[in-house]
Amino acid sequence: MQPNAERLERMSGMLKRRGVILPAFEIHGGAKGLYDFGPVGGRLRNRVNQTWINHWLALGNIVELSCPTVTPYAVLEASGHVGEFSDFMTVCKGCEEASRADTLLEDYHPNPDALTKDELQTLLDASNPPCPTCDAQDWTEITAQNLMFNTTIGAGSSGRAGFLRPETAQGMFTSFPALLRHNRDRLPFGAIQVGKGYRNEISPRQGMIRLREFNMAELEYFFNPHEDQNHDFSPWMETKLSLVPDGQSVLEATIPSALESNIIRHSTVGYFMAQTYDFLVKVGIDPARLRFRQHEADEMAHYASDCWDAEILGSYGWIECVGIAHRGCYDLEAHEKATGKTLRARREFSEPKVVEIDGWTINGATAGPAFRALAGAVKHALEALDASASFPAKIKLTNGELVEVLPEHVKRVQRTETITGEWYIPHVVEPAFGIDRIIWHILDHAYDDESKEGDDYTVLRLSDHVAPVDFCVFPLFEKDGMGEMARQLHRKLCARPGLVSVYDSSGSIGRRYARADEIGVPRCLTVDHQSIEDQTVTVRDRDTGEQHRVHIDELV
RNA sequence: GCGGAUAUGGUGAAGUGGUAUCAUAGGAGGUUUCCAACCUUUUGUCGUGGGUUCAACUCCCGCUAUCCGCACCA
Repeated sequence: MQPNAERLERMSGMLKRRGVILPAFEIHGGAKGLYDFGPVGGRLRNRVNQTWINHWLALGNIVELSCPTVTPYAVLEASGHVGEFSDFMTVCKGCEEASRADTLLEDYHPNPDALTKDELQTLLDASNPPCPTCDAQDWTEITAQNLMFNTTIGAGSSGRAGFLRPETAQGMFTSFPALLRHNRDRLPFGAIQVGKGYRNEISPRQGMIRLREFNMAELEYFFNPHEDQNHDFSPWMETKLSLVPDGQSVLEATIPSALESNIIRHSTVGYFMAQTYDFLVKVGIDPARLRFRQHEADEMAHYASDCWDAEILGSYGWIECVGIAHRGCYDLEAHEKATGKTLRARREFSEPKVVEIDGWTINGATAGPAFRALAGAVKHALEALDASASFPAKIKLTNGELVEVLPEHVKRVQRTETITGEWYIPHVVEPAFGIDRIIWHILDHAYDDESKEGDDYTVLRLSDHVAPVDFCVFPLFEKDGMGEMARQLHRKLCARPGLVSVYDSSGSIGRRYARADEIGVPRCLTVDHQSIEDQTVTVRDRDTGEQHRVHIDELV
């Protein structure tokens, strides 16, 4: 543990010194749980994000969204976050002491913890309990406090309550009608979003691991639960992953075999586990320090029916960096209920269903005047009866009222309906990536300060996909035209979209290689005397130190 | 939120009731034909706010941040 802690200190120092990751707002004293990606880290973060986006767009049925971080209260109330993430507070106007509303109302309700904000407010207004501190009975309006950042959308009395989003997912669920239309009503499809999320953590810890503002990248994959997804697992037939099934010890298995033995319960979850494995390895996570752990039933989030975390082993132990959750129809159904809007897709049956309808309904001309306001409820009750019913009869309505229905109020209904399909709520599998945690582990796995025969020498062995700088350009000496030629080459490289080059002419050549290695530049280009003669430069590889000459036209 | 430790140039450290030392890094110049070489020169520091004192980086108190447990959270 001790050498590990020292390595962690050296690494954090380097990350700060070289502008990869720094405490935010440090000149003002800093702020807990908030970090800057500096001049090097900014590029790294961008490349991880872009690699992530490209990884999913390659599937062919994925679109990218960007939704607001400021989110109205109602959205997160519908999703369950207000209930799950918040405590409801009210402040005594007598002594300014804040109390939890559900605690105050324990004497007035069997389970106030389960109430919504509005229900608590109603109950608080009705019961008006005394303040436990000063016995006053005068409370402010209930506000939600806790893990989500509260904000007000708009000014003054016209402002609406809102939050900074705790996850990007809800915007993708609320955009479902637009997504479905874009995909011309055909499932499956996915939506991805990369962006910031916010959680007002009580106690952020462990550097980048628990942040108050963090980068997340989420994919919502919508599919028809009645249909086999037929995922192509052929690329992963031989790839063994470390799996930790619910409450059991670790085992090595391929995804297809784990699906076969029902350790992974759903093929779409398994498919995204495999894709997630590929992504993490692509950006430089060591497969030997990667495992997938299944959530036990009691730790499952409120929306999930099965969940696997990708955990990565680093300086802080095994840390969950990706959650792959089967959310079922939870979210779309929740937003449907809250809004009354339809968030469904249509599926046609392979054979139309022919349904014999044989029962009763009201005769509007007579039942309408007879039952007036109750006519709708009577119709509903009658249609639930089967064909054998006879009239007159006493019918119980849903509101408990008993009405007498006479033969002239009713009509027989006998017809045949052909039903060609139905509307259903799509199911969702959600791989959710904590980008900051992944970046931390990319750095952790890439950081090597024990090479070069025991001497302290630091190399960041980053994957080419995410290295923040592609090339360093060095003149061997800044004279005889070498400096000028190197500068020109540097500018040419920088002019290429997406390419980053750094020019460095100070110090010995060895020192400059060392500086480049420290931030993980994969290749250094050195202009020497021969370059002036024949327009070639040496290309030096970060990991092997090997050099070969290349004509500059091949580079740009 | 509770308990413990810590805070000195960019980084890593030393030190004292009388405004600070070293290494390394950075800039400029020189030297050098490819892996942190060398020479000259230069920049830059006591987390923050109070208190005690003639004088506080040093002693005391608060705050902020960092690290480690516990709790919380996914």
